[in-house]
Amino acid sequence: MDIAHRATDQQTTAEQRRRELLEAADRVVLRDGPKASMNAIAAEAGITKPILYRHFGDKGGLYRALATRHTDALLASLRASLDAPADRRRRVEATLDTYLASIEAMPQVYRFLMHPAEEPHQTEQGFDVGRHSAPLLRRMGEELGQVIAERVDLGPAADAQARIWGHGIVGMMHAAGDWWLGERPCSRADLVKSLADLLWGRLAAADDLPGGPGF
Amino acid sequence: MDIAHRATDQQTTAEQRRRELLEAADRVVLRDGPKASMNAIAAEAGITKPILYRHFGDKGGLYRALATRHTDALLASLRASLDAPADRRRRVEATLDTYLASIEAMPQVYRFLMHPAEEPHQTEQGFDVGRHSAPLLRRMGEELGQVIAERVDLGPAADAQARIWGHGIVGMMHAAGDWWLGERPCSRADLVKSLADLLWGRLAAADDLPGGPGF
DNA sequence: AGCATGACGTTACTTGCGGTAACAGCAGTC
DNA sequence: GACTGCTGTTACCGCAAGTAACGTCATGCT
Repeated sequence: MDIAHRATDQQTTAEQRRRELLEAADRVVLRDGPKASMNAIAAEAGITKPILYRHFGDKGGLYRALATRHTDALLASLRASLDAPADRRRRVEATLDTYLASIEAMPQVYRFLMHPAEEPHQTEQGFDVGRHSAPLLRRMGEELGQVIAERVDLGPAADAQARIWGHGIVGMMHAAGDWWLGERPCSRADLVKSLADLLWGRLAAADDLPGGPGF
Repeated sequence: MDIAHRATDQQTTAEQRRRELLEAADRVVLRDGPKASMNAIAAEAGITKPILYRHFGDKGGLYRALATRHTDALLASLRASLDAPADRRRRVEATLDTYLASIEAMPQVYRFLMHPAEEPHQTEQGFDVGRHSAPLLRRMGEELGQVIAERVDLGPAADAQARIWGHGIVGMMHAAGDWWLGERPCSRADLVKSLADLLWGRLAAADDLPGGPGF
């Protein structure tokens, strides 16, 4: 066998093994939650711990690999909604609905993505400040900010504005979705409409109620 | 000594001891981050582990007590901004600024509040879905929703709408603030103004840029 | 006085997890 | 046949959460 062929063979088998391990890890994490142990994952994959560590370095590496897979999948479906041919309001509603439908359909995946394995990652004085959100939120915020910057005319300082709005809107969607998922106070469609209304300035347009200063 | 007096004495000394322990825990958590060990906290307080466990049950109990203190303090200052005598836009900006100034001034406290100690808390199928946000976010969302419901005229279904908006606005503030704290892409005042603009419907009002469908 | 209660405090232990040697089998290569 | 490099194992270390068992000292009851 040619040395190049051998190298690629090894690489492909290694990648395939990695995929198998990731799928096993997925099953365990979705069953046991974020506190799934490396032993349990190894057992599910039919092997023992050191092999996991050879493939992923440490627990953070495994969890990052898992999270990346799911995050990519979710972002892809969000991009599809964001690129649908319709007016802005409809696209915003479609994107919100896609996100909410996803977390509703796979709450365990959602939980896992929002609870990243926090590596020590010490810097300077004790630990790093900032960077507390899940990577999924950051990526969604950045991508939405880019989309806004590309498509919406915001005048001067448009880029900064667009990024702020991207992260802000994503945070709004996330927090409202999280609360909704826990309490289910209304239908998904109601939630989508209310959030879109919020972005459409209905808060600013509403009148005060009598008795005291309005919010 | 009367038995009643004795009981109250014991109670007050116990409460005082508890406060001392909480202050020691605060110092350690703010120094070492959320991964502070019970041993370290006990050492800082000049005692040993079992006493901590007698007072707080488990690590989650200690962390919950700590978080409640800080959350109460932050909520109090937010309420002050929310109740200031000014028009709605100014109050919104003041509240955003108060929040951002707080997390900017005490990022370690902020980090701790957003990374609650996740108890096992197993329910039904493996683990509970929903409830992934920090309690601070939930409380802020609920309180803001209540304020909106009390003061803004939203017509029918106002209560549901107000709660959705409360959680959504809090999430927007949180995500944008978290990103801003990590990257510092602009001044605090700029961020406040951009977020208020977002809530005031400037996204809906903006024109499309040429070339492709607008967001 | 003598004794019981109960909080404060300790040392020493168990359990479980992340992570790491150190070693064994089994291709294919020179 | 020795060498390399992968797969896999067992057995261990370090460390943190949480607990058991014990000692001590002030207080109140009899």
